[in-house]
Order: sequence, then C-alpha cells, then structure tokens
Amino acid sequence: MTKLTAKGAATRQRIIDGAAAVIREVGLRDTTLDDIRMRTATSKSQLFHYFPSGRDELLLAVAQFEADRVLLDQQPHLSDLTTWESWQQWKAALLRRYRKQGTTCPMAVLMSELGRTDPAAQAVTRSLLLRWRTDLAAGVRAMQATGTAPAALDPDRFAGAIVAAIQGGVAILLATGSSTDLDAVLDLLLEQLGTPEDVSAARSRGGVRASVSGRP
Amino acid sequence: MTKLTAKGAATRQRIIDGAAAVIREVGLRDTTLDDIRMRTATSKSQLFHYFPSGRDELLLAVAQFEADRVLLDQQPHLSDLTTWESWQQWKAALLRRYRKQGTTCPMAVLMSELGRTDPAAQAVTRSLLLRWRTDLAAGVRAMQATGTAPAALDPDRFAGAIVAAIQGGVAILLATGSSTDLDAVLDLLLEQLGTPEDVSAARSRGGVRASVSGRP
DNA sequence: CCATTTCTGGACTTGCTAGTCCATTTTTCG
DNA sequence: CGAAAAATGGACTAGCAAGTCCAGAAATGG
Repeated sequence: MTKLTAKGAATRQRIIDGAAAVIREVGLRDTTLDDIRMRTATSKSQLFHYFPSGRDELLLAVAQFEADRVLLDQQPHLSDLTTWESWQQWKAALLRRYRKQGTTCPMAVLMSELGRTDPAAQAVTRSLLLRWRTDLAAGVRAMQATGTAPAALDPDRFAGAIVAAIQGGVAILLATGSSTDLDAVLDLLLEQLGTPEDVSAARSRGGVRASVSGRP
Repeated sequence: MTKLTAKGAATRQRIIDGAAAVIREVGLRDTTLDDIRMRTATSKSQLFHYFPSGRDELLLAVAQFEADRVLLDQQPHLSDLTTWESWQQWKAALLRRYRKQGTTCPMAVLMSELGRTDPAAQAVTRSLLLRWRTDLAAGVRAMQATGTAPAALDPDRFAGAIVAAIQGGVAILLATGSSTDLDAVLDLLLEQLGTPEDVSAARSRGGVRASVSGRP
C-alpha cells in the first residue's frame, strides 16, 4: 500500500462495504469475488489492486469492519454501565441488535473461515473480545464503587463470563431463531450485579421471566 | 438407500469416521473428497454410491456423528446430575473434553457451512441442543426434589442458559485458546444450584477462583 | 450354480473461481 | 504543461474439486 488518493481510498472502502453487504445477504460460502465486483461496480484488477494478496486479505478487512460494528452497535450503553438501569438498557439494545440480525452472523462466519489459519485474523477476534470485556469490567467496577454490586465479584472474571454468555446465546439464536436462551443467560448473570430490590423489581416486571423455554 | 450388505454398511461407516477425522485434522475448508478418499481407501464411485447427493450429504452424516459424540463424551455424568458433586464432575469432564479438543470444533464448523442452507442440517443442531437441555433440566429438577436447588429456579430456562454458556465459552476457547471464560461462566451459573455451604466450599478449594483473567 | 444385486476402481468431464496481465484512462504534482 | 504514479477495464489462464460413467469384481439368494 504505497499511496492512496482520496478516490482510491473511497473505492477501497466501497469494496469493503459492498463485500460485507454481500456476505450478510448470501453467506460467505456463496460469495465470490465476482459477486463483490458486481455489487461494488469494480473490476477484477481493482480488487487485487487494493487487496494484493487477494480474497483472504479482503475478507480480513471485512472482518475488521464487522468487528468494529459489533461494538459500535452497543453504544452509547456499553461505555456507560454505571447503574442497574444502564445495564438493563445495554442488554435490551444487545437483544435488539441480534434479533434484527436474524440467523446471520458475519463475524462468526468470517472467523470460522479465516480464524484457524491466519494469525492476523485471530488478532481481530482477540482484539474484539478484549475491548468488549474491558468495557464490561469497567462497568462492574463502577457498580462496585457505588456499592451496588458485591465487592466480592471479580470484575474481569465476570466480564469474561458475560462475553461468553453473549457468544453462546447468539450462537443458539443463529441455530434456532430463538433468543430465549440469550435472554436467560444474561438475566441469570446480571442478577448478581443488582441489589435484591432491583432483581425482584425486574422479575415482577417480566424482565426476568418465569418460564418460556419449550422447543429450542 | 435400498439395501446395504454388512460389508457395505461397514464401508459407509468407514467413510464417515475417516471424513470426521480428516475434518478434525485439517479443517473443513481444506477437506476435499479426494482427501477423504485417500484416508478411507475408497474410490470416487464408493463415495457417491453411499452418499448419492454428494459432498453435502456426506457432511451431514458427519455432523450427525459429531453431534452424538458431543453428548456421549459427557456421559455418564450428564445422565446423573443429582447432587452438587455430580454437577461439578460433569463440569470437569466437559472442560477436559473441550480443552483436549483445542482450537478445533468440528460441530461448529460443519454447522456454519451446512446450517444456513439445509433444513436437515438445522434439524441435527436442534436435536442436539434439545437433548442437551433436556438432560440438564432433568438434573435441575432432581436437585430441586431433594431441596438442594431453589424451587424458584425455572429448570428449562436454567438449562437453556447453561447450554448457551457452554457454546459461548467454547467459542472463546476456540478463538483464544483459553478456557478461563468457559470455566467462569459455568461457575457463576452453577452457584445458583448449590447451598451456600457448597458454594463457599468450592470457592475455598479454588473451584471458583478469585481472579485469573488477563489476556483473553 | 446361476442370475441378480451390490460393491468397487479409476478415468473422464464439467464448471467455476481465484488470480494474472496488459492496455488505457485519470490523477497528482513539480 | 507534461511526466510519473495511481486507478481502472476486462479478457485470459490455471488449477482444482465435484460429480459422472461404465466396466468389472464380489456377494447374495433362490
């Protein structure tokens, strides 16, 4: 990547955006460079001009793009997890995001294709997970500072558990179309953050539902 | 599948076993029918004789095989979740299994390739998740029957949360190589099953560790 | 033991997709 | 302006992997 004019940078970005869109629509498996070419109104030589090592380099850029989007979509809540209510709002936003996304998860798909081979791809995932848990842990510490959350809770460990819960809940959402489990596992974990009054209030409001389950 | 002689059935099974092994070793992306052919000492015509619609049909059979293995590897613990100790043993077996498996998850990979397109593939996943959660819920009910676990806990909802936690914890294990989060999220959930004495005893034994975290 | 079905070997076809190459146009900047 | 660098168009190549086909070996069963 020697020099990039404004026009060049715009084209490059257009390719990434378009590739991300195509992948979201038809899945990575059925996305060819020609599909991306058509969608973005570019030629073969442009693709290889901006991503010299080809397909994988482009997909890596798309993965980076999608990773940033994951965190962006949780804002502004993710940066302000200072009260019980703000945690609930964050959770609601998260559920909305993934329900809307439906049974497609570009990030998961990209990583399962690139992840095992390319160290650069692993770095993208790790960075995403790290930023995610860092923000969550900061929220836990904020809750502890105000005396809301129990001091015995290890913020980093708890943050890791939350991230894992999200990953798994989303995986099940992808496989079954139901967000019940995502909702359940988050509720069960978040209960540990609030005062007993908060929790029982949420329960009675249906925030922590009694029973749904059924077919997975 | 009209008729299958004993020899034929054996060959068919040999193909599935071999395909599963190859996929575990080199990943689905780099597994070709020729690889499977060589590994299983079969010819092209045999592959298509036993799996007439080709590659996808074979992969589906492999997915079924791996799904069964997921549950088998949790036995006998999964069928006997009647005490606090048995839950802990189950958890330990689960962690061993996935740590050993390392950064490869055939099931996840297979589903991400087949899942979105083929309804039969989705059925495999759904069936796996359903059987899993059913066994877990039975365990919760057993704990409630003896008065160990709080009666207020919804067994199905809790079972769903556990399954989600496992999925996510494993996903992170695959991406980062660390099983810390899988351990953490399971501990945080399982705490709700035991008496306060059980939990504090486990904590002091290091079963529920204070802090590890660090790089994800 | 013979006819029928199942099983096996391996060459061949087909189609697709990543990647290459070079000619041409556009932009940059001294 | 004018030369160098960057951007673009699109035909062409290479190679691989899935799937087809038919001939022949092994087994089944009456």
